[in-house]
Amino acid sequence: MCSVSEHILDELSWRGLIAQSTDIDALRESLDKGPLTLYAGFDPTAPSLHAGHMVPLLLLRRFQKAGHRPIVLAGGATGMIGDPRDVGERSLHSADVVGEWAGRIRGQLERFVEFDDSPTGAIVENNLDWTGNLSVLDFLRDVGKHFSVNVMLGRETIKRRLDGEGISYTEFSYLLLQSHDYLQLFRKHGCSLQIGGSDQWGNIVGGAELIRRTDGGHAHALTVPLVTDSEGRKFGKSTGGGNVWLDPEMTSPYAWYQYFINVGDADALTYLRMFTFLSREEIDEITKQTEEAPHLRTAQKRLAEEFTNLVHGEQATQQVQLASQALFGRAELSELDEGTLTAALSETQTGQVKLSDAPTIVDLLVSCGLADSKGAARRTVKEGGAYVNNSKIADETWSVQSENLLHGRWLVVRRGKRHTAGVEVLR
RNA sequence: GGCAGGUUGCCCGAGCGGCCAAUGGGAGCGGACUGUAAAUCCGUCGGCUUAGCCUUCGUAGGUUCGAAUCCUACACCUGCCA
Repeated sequence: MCSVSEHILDELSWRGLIAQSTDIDALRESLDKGPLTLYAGFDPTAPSLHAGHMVPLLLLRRFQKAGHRPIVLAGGATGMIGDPRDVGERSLHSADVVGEWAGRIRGQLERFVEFDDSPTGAIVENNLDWTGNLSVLDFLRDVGKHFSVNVMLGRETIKRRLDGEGISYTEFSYLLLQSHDYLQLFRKHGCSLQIGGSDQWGNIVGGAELIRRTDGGHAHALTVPLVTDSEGRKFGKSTGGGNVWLDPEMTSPYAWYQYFINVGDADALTYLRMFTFLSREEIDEITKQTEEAPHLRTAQKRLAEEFTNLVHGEQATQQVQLASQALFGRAELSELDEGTLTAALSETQTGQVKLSDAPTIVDLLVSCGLADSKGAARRTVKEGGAYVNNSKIADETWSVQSENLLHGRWLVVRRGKRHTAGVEVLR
């Protein structure tokens, strides 16, 4: 760990975790006065959080370690409305769906902060608790009255939406709901700092402003940069195009690990600072090694290990590391003992075929999910990207023979350089 | 409620009666190079029992030998007016 004496704000600064802040000196003063209560909200827009959510979530944990009290907020109410985004109006999900997602997300949030009776023990909230029964009239009079539409229209996202396809009153109101959350938490828990992604800046400041107007209180805002890769693409899109999810059912620990071991050099060091708790000294050392011997991929390996550890635990991390070594290592697959091979393959996607069906390479690729359709599988073979047990298969009529089987039942199927899966062959 | 414009494949966007499974760009995928990196170059990019067939251009009908392209109704979006 880094030296205890380093101020949390200085740490966040070298980690590249500060995008914008209201009066930073005032915040520093407040933090120095003792435990400060802060919060970050997470809307249930899907059944799981994804890798990008980890930045603010881990930030809460960093503050907790530095002696402050975090509140994790599941957006059961705000998730019903939808934060406006540039691409256009969201489609609403039913209350049941949002409720279920909020519950799942809440469970994930709870894993990254510590709960105890101390002044820094974490708190979990769901904004549906104070928004669900709020009457429209109360809302419009007590909250709405403090917001100027003129100012709201000046916000970047709103302007873009007005220039484009427009925006519903529902989404336009989102700012008021989130601002109201901040006010509620300020009153209930004395929460005086809200953190979030830089796209949340307007919403956070809106809340601080509301607190000042209604209660004359002083509240802070702090945002973290939106995580993108070195190309400026939004972070967390897996190679398959979808998100990298925390839920192991949606993104397996193996896939999670593989995603991070594959990030570019330029991103690995940045991610190491943002997604791990490694000290500045350790990261400096890794940086040095990466510069001297980039082909060793020290940064990527460490990042994948640390981050998988954090999200999926040590045991899962060891398993996926062993699996990765077995499947990407230099060793001949036939030299792996049955236990190692079975363990390695069970971390990946797997499929089943029957030997009596005389499955072809195309069938294998489809059965384990490495190809979405037979057409895609044939294309892969034609492109020279199909492998069985590390041997390239260029003939799409190639079919499984019993002597191909490893330990009498396994085939290691690969698509391209880095997509590996197991197929179990039943006799 | 009235008038005008729009709805195309993962996204953006051409097409405006046959040569359209549909130009182009982006993303994705595969190959070469390397380091399970970046950049670059090449290829690919609806499905199938693949010289053919099937389903796609908001939804449902219609005109036509033939429609993403024309007509009608409906839905949704945008703008202006009330």
